[in-house]
Amino acid sequence: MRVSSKTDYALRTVIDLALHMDDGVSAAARIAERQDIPVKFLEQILMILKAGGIVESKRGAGGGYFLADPPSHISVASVMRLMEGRLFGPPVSAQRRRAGSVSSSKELPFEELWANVEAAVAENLEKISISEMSDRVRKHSHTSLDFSI
Amino acid sequence: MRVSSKTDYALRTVIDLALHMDDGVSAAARIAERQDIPVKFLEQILMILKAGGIVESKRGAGGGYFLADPPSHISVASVMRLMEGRLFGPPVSAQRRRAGSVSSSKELPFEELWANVEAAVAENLEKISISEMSDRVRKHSHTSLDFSI
DNA sequence: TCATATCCTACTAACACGATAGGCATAATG
DNA sequence: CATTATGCCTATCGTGTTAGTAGGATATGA
Repeated sequence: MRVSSKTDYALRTVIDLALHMDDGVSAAARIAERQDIPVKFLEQILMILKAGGIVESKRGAGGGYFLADPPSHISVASVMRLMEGRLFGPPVSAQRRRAGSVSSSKELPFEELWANVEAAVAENLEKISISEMSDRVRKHSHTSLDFSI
Repeated sequence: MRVSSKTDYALRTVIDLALHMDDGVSAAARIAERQDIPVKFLEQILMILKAGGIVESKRGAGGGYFLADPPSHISVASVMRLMEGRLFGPPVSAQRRRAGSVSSSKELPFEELWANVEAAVAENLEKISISEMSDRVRKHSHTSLDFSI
C-alpha cells in the first residue's frame, strides 16, 4: 500500500507554494526545480490541483500558481483525496466487474471494514494542515542547514 | 488507494477457512469455487499464506488447507501485512531512486506523516480478528437468505 | 497404481503509472 | 506589435505491476 508519486508530488507542490507565498506567484518551472519534479508532469498535477480548487493561476508572462486558500485552511486529506480518490478502499477486481456494481450481502462486512479504515486515515489526515507541514519542513531545513528547499 | 485483489482474495480465503473449520481441510479447488477465485491464482496466494504461517496444508489425496491458528488469534492486519508489505507508505518514485536511500532532512516531515497514518491503519486492523469477520459474514448470509458462501 | 491433492516455476495479457512531447492560448513587456 | 514567458490541453510512450494462465513435479490416500 503505497501513496502514488503523483500524490506525493502534489503534496510537495502545495507545501512549496505555502513556503513561497511572499514571492507572489510561482511558475511551474520554478516549483519543478525547487522540488525536483519533472516539469511537464508537474503541469498535469497543477491542472488537477486547480480543477480541485486548491490552487489558482495567473496566465501569461509573469504568471504562475498560488494557493487558493490560506495554508492553515488546506488539509493534507483534501489534497490526497483529490489525487487518490478513496483514501483506502477495496479493489476493483475482475470478479467485481463481472458482478457489476451489485453489492451482494456478503460484501457488506468488507465494505464496513474498509470504511472504518478509511475513516481512521481521514481523521488522521484531516487535522494536519499544509501550514503545519510547511512549518515542519522549515524547521527541518534550519536545524540541518539544508536550505535547498 | 486501493487494496490489491490478491489481498482481498487472501482475506476471503482465510475467512472461508474459518467458516469451514468443521469440514476438516479444504482443497484449494473447493475454496476457489466457494469464493469465486481463479484456482491457479488462489494456489499462489495459499503458498504465500502458508509461508507466512497463516495456513497449513496437508498434501496428497484428501489433502487441503486449514488455519494454523484459531480464527480469533488471526488479525486482519497480519493477513494484510503479509500480502501488502507496508500498510500505508510513501511512494518509491524515480526521484527517490535517483537520490538513493539518502533520507534527506526535508523528507522527515513526510516520513513522520506516513508513519502516523500507517499506525492508525494498523491500530484499526490489528483489533479485527478473522473470527469477527467470519461472524459478520455468517450474520449477513443469514439475514439475507444468501447461503452461497 | 491411480486419483486427488499440494507445490513450484515460468509465462503472458492488460493495465496503471510515471513521464515526455508538442502545440495552442494568454498576458506582460519593450 | 512582436517577442517572450507563461499556463493550458491532449496525445503518446516505456516500464513495471497486477491479475491471471499453464504445465508439470511431488506427495498421499484408497
